[in-house]
Amino acid sequence: MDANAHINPPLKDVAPEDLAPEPKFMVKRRAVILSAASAFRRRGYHNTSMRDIGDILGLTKAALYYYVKNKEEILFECHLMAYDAMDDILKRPQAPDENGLSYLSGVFRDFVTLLTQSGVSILSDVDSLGGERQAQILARRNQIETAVMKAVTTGQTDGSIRAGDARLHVFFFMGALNWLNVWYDAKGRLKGEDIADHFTQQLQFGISR
Amino acid sequence: MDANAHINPPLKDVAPEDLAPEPKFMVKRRAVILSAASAFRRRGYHNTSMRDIGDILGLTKAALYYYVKNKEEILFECHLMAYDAMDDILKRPQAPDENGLSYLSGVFRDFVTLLTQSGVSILSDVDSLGGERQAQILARRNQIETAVMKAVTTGQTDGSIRAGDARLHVFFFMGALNWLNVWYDAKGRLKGEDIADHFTQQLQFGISR
DNA sequence: AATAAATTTGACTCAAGGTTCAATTTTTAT
DNA sequence: ATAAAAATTGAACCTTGAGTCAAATTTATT
Repeated sequence: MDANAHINPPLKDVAPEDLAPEPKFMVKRRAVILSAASAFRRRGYHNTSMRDIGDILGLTKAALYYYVKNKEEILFECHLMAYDAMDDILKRPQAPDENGLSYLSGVFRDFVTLLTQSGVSILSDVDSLGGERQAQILARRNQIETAVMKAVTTGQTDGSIRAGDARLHVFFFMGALNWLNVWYDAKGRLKGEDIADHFTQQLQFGISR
Repeated sequence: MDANAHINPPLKDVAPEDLAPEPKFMVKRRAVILSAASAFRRRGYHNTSMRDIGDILGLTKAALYYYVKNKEEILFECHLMAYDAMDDILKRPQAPDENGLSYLSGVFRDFVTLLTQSGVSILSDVDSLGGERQAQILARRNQIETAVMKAVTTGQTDGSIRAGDARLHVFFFMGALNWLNVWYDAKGRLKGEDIADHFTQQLQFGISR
């Protein structure tokens, strides 16, 4: 029923004056999710055990269950975290004179920066989620794809983007994003900023007219 | 030791005259691999049980072990199959007057066609392979990336491809390829041929100068 | 038809890893 | 200092799915 009951931090007594949202619990919970996200990205969901996740933070796997209902919930939250961040990026204010291509470039650049600078990663293993959660995540992903596609058609209307099937335009450069997620190593020689520059340029040349 | 001993079809007696390689066994073995590849691509390696794989061919999971040593070997062969096909494509003869961009476009188009028309799929789960096999697959992948990068630098030398970090050029459009593998549905409205056309064009615009 | 080889199966074993929980340690509040 | 709440743990439990194997069935051979 109330699948999210446990995310409420255990409060001794609901002191009405102290409305500052009790951070301790949530902060550590978020740390658990982020550690897991990083491990999932590198080794994959099923190749990462609860033990592995705990080890990163110096915890026993049993301790994780104080912050999280089960492993699947961690995966779910990883997905949510990524899509929340992407939603925020899509809210970028569009200058009235800005054309579709320019807006799209900015969004894409921010996507790349998100994946290289923050610990957030796009996970592709949506099949390991059970029915309800899986549906929710697929809906979110679809919503993002739709927003990006809309930006493309806008650009096609204002003449800044080449004609052609918008979905194919989008899938092409969104693929670059997902793949980036797989090979990018924060400690490697390629710096996030450079990748963002290069990718944004390649996106522009690829679809501008 | 001889990890591949079992792929030799059980021959009653090595009749020296009959050199036509006994197909029966190998044909069905290949069918097992391909069925698994398709399931792995859609649901992921760990979300696909031996039972699932057997079901596709109307077999019991126990029967699969007649054709294959273990599940990991299936994954390994899936990877090999994809990389073998990609190696073949890279062997494409290069007309003496053909520039780097043109060669690369042809290769890329064939890659797209491979993924949409044949049952072959690029699997990304290389972490589920044990040490030796994993190393082998990573080497193969690296070898292909190197070949594609070489094509890019050739194109940069002959003036057909924009300057810039060759690795970034490559990762961008190879991402499209890997992502294609995730979303493409043979029964969907997008036809493989159209995707190949569009993607090849987007590749060209993206990196030509 | 009889026999041998090839193929398939049902029933079982086994290990890995996710999950639970009562008990313990650490932190916070009085 | 003491008590209550929060955080963590070790040891068990349990489910899932990979892998084994002797026996049964199907296919090829003489």
